[in-house]
Amino acid sequence: MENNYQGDLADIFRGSSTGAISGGNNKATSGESSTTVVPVADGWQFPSYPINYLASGIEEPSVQDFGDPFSNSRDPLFHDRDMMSASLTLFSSTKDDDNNSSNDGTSLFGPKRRATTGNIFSRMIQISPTTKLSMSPCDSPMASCSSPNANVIANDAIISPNSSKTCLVENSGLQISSPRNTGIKRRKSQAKKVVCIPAPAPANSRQGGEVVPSDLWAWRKYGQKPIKGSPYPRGYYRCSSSKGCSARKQVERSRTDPNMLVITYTSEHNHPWPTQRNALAGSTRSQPNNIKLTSTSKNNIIIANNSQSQRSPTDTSFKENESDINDNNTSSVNVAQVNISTYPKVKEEVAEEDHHQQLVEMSDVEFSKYIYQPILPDSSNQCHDDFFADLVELEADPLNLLFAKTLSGDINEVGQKKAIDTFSLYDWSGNSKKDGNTSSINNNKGQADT
DNA sequence: CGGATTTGACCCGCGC
DNA sequence: GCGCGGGTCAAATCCG
Repeated sequence: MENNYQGDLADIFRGSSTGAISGGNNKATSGESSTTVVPVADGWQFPSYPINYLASGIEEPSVQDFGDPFSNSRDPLFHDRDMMSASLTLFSSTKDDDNNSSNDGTSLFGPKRRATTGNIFSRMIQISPTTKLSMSPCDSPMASCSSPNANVIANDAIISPNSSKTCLVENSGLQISSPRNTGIKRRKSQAKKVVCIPAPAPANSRQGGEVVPSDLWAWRKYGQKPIKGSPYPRGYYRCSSSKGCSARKQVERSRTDPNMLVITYTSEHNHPWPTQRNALAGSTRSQPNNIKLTSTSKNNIIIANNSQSQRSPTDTSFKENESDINDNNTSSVNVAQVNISTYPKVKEEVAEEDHHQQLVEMSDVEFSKYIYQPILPDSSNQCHDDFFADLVELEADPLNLLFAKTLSGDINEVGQKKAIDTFSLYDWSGNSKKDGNTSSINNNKGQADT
């Protein structure tokens, strides 16, 4: 697993070179990624918040960030831009470029942290309520990520590298309000953000329920339903960090790839994300302290940003990526691909560069930078500047942390020091309940009130 | 005992 | 208008 982990990171980068980033059509290929199974990320988990700052040297997120739906400090998965920064620092240029990135967007990833405040998901999955995508094999609105090799998360879609496995995440348009409390309609025009992640190994939960990776927010499960067409039930969670917070998330396993979890976030947190670990309290008591990923899928993760978000139902290949990427004005798809399975290969490539020889001794962040470099699209790749801009956003996104975490884990595997683990990044805080029941106030109370 | 989860019932949107 | 499917509620249950 260790090596695998490393591979994850490296692969991620590599994947990007072959993926959308390079302008190649996503459909790609990649096919079957190799496969050696990579028990991915043993102990992988959503990072707990504070972490990466130190490593990245990034300033902490301010509370004021919260408030911006999805884009800012909403869901740890989506909000933690700083964390992302940290992680994305990896993605940023290989030079000490915090200052380097030119605002003109010419730098690899564009101005760091300057791009739109939104995170990739904010653009990623602003699903149009009217969009009905039926793409096999994923018919579920929740999107089944079948990708053994990669999953593309785009505004409207999650796409596996295999063209045949393209999965679109339909924006079914859920509306969040409870049918019973307001006149707001459900199921319409609700922006959703979908995240596809490797599924942690089943925990010994009371009911053998889904193990949901914890994030910075406290979630309380309020329902579970079997989903038609899927052998896996969908769990419904609401934010318990703050009373009245309407944030919701749905968690289900991909019907096509049980090793992948599809997490759909709806609504937004109306409060700053918890900054302390104990704020995680109430996440889920079924959650083990250290969730191990057992996914054997090829963990390529592609994060696509389709700013235009409307994709033809027939357009499953993203083949327009290339052209779009070249188009400065309307890049319709910005993709970052994370290929977790091909690390070794990447490593080789990296080794070709001088500084890469030092990878072993570098910090993970540095390591990441170097690793990434080889695949960085250069002018020849014709990658759209926006693409990088989006990546920048990624770094701000908590979700990125997720990736970052995986990455860092890889790095650690390589023997790098754990620079990022300042706050037990890898600790899923199984202690969340104990530490922090402070956040539990809401739901029960709400129910009690009724 | 407090708090979280489970789970059947209820409600609503949507398609036919 | 009806039925289906999905989302939420809330009592019961479980767990630490």
